Amino acid sequence: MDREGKTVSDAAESGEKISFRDVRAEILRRITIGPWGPGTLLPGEVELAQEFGCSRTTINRAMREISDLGLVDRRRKAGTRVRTTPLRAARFEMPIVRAEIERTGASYRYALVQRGVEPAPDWLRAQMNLTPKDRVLHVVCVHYAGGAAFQLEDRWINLAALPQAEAEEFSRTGPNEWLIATVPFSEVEVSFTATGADALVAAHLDHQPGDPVFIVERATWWQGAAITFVRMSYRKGYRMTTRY
Amino acid sequence: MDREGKTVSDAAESGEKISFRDVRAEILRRITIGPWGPGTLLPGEVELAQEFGCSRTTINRAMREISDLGLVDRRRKAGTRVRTTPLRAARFEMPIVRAEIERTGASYRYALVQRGVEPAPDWLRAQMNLTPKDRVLHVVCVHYAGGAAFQLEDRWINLAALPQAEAEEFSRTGPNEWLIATVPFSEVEVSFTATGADALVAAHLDHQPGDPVFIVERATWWQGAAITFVRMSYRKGYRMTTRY
DNA sequence: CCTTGCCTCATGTGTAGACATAACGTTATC
DNA sequence: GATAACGTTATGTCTACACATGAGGCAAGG
Repeated sequence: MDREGKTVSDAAESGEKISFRDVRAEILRRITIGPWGPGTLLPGEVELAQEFGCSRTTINRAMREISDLGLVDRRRKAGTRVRTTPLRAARFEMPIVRAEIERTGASYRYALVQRGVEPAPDWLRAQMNLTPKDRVLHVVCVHYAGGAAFQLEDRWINLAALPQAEAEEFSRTGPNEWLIATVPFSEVEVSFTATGADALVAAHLDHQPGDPVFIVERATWWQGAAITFVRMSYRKGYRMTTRY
Repeated sequence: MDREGKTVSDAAESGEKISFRDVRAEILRRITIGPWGPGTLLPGEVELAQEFGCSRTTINRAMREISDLGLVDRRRKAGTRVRTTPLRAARFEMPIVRAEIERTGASYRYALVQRGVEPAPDWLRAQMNLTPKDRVLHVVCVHYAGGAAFQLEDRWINLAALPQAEAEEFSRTGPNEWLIATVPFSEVEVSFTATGADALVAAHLDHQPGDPVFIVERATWWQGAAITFVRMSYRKGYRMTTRY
């Protein structure tokens, strides 16, 4: 956060305009080290605007961003209160695999492993909220980085919601890229976990069965209808990292 | 996203004020399904304000939020362009373990496993950018949910940056909560991965050595100085989930 | 032709003011 | 006394306007 090099008093002294950044930094300071510990009810926006010598709009923007960070709760009339359990939210950017691989300078290669239309298995019906008669397209493919397997993609596409998927071969590019270019989505659920490699994963990612594998699963909906569910297994040693 | 139940034309017809939500929804629609595919240069804010019949400020807020989502690039003079590879950013809320456990209704219990001041091992010196003479406090503890081990916390605190940590026992509450209440932080790096359980993890999380374990590592800095590094190992079957 | 420098324009951010909305707390009514 | 109505108040959002900032592009000069 605190990348802004000047303090509020600096800005005030020099007669410069107060930026919402200055306000944000100062309020963050007061919450983290200053007098506004967990549970504190902060002064109202009008009062703060007076104190900082800026308009309420500026205070509002600073407060809104701090609220977005998860450090305070804001309610009309009730005011702004510092959360007792600050839940710093981290942002994870999830690029498509191809971009992630090419960004590292490695060459990207794609290989289709399996493709077929199947009745949805029970766990998938539960996960995607499908009816028993819904058909799904099941695609398994591998993304390689510099010659070595990087990620195994195990994807299910709801043909009731996306019938045109049945005409796609996915022999040269992955369903990932096709989907991004083709369908919008309104809601996404992502989860991370670790499991032991099964036979499929072991075979394609060069693992021993049972080896720990980092898993990302993502379910996507559009206007209430399930579009696709994907389970991505990463090669050994993969780390997903973010800074904030 | 599309939770707003009315369209822009609805709002315009009824003579209601256009909300930045309406604008955001409509622009998202045009980007995902409408005519503004990847690479499109969007109209300027002034033009959009005219089209939507609202002020430029409202357009600006809508655009800023869409930009925060990672769907467009905005540059002064250059204008707003739809990204070719939309990198939808996901937000992960990371509450402290205690809150995470109690939220599920399970009872929380804490146990200290080990505590001592040690010279920093090489990998940690590299990770936290420490000098050879820096001393670190090493704390290992376990967080239980409803009687079963939930998370093993393996933490290192830089005593050069935080000497008062040496006086803490951490016998009743974890270093996690103490740190949150005590020190601010300016920068955080989080990473997720999967590894096989080592002896320590196996012993305290009821695993077999080599069992897949979901790992979260977090390094925290304050004004350039490393504060703490923590490696959290989760019990079998743990999933970290988020919707957006 | 290439470079340098200015002009212009799109976004970034600030101000003051107004009305909307939600919720707390009090008052009035049954 | 319980409940319903209402006024007060803090945040939410929109407007209109102004100036700042950064970058693309044109033009003058070498």
